[in-house]
Amino acid sequence: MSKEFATRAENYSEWYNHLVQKADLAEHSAVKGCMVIKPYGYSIWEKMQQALDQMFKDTGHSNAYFPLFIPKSFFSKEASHVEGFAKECAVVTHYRLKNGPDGTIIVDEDAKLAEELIVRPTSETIIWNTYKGWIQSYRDLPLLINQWANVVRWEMRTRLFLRTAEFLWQEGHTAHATSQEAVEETERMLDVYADFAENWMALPVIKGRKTANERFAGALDTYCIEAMMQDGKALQAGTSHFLGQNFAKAFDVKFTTKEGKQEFVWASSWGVSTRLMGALVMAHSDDQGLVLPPKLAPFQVVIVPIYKTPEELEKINVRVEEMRKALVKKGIRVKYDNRDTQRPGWKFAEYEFKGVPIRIAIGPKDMESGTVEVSRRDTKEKEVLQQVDIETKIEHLLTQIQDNMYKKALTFREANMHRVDTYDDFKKVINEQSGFVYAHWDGTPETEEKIKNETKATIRCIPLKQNEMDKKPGVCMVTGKPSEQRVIFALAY
RNA sequence: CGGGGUGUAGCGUAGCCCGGCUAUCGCGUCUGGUUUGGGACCAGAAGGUCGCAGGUUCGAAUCCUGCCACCCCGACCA
Repeated sequence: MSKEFATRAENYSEWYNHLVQKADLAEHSAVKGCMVIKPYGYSIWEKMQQALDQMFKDTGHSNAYFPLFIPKSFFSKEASHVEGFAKECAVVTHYRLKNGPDGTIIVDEDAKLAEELIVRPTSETIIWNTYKGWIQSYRDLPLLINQWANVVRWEMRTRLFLRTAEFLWQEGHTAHATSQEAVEETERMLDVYADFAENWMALPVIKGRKTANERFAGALDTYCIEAMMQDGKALQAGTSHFLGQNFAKAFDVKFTTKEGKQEFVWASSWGVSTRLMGALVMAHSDDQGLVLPPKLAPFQVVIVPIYKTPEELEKINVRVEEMRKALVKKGIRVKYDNRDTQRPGWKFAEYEFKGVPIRIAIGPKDMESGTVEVSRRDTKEKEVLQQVDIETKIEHLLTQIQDNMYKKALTFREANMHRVDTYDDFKKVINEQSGFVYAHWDGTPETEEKIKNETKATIRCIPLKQNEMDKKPGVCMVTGKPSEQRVIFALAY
């Protein structure tokens, strides 16, 4: 299976593409730019959804669902919003087909829509149009809604999970009485995303604010979490926007305050998408295939029997069933693969490729000695353990693997962060080493643009938290003008 | 959307420049048997609109035109 497989060093993007397809995460569909998410990949996404959904509920949000189609007129109500998305919108213009003269099916020109519909690239407009009817008083606030949905952005160049014409995501849309509350919500959800990335995906992230150039269309302020992939490039893993009163004004959403005054409400929106799947792959996987963090692995443990005769298998089946029950009781997701159609070595390779965190092998020798062979995917280490109380040891090991994957990714990121003070050094580091570069910048879009044009590197974020050294004021590496703090530059996905 | 590349069985490919018998090989699949502690072996079999549509030709996987998809590089973006 992994025979014609490119290594990361040989060709990183080829490695990624093959991995995604051969590990059964996703494949290209018959529709250009759109992917099919396969059952194994989808079950990882479901794990992500479950964890995130619970976190949203725990912070007071409720799920709802809004239409896939947005009237064109809604879209144009917020000027910068429409400007940001106009170039990548799919538009529905007709509602009927008919038989053409040569027997083919054609669009019925008589069935033109009175108002064209945009397939949502994001739902701010339809949601704020709806919120107008839901919000009258300060008693209706805050309004904390999330929706799980698909969206369409007509991308020129697509890559499985990282950028497809249609993708799955969640989008939170909240309404508040005060600016401060809306900002707090924006920051709270950024924290939720960072928590999820670090504790579930084992992916260290840097929280920060976007520059004006990189800001969401229609937002006053965009926050993000940025992660480093194994090729040193940055991937935005989640965003959270403070929308101010922009959408409230565009859709005339006012509320009556305690004092009886009419005021526009304040808003936030925030989202993560199936792009996280790409981040998961590119952050942890190796040249032997996927490496999944235990908390998101569809199954955390696979048990493979080794036997010669049906009698031996029968005995192993009985022993494994006890073990499986004990593991399940601990909440561990277990797969017992006693198919007779594949040999053990084949199964070992297969599950390694699919990133299953722990493999347990059990054969006649183990049956005699009361042991099992336990192998972990992240380090490839094998050890022989006693069967007694195996569930506790596995539980412990899963925690260790989760922890180790995070630390490994963190160590990698630390090793690929650079601090530079001159533009020459900057160019050199971006070209030769990649990674994140901390540098001083004068705060102007013009300088950022110049750096982008000359080096392809963009400002990924202005970090929220920094050590003393990076927080110190300095001078811009390009213009020599004053800079308050260092910002993070990188090549990005 | 611009530049470059690729497209032959489920996967990976030979053949294409220089048109010519039944389109090559490996993996996988199926059948039978032997096997089973790291991707087993032997024997047999099935599987093809050569990306699609036109054209040139006695004859096209091969030459020409158009289109489609994917990959890489740009512009754009989560």
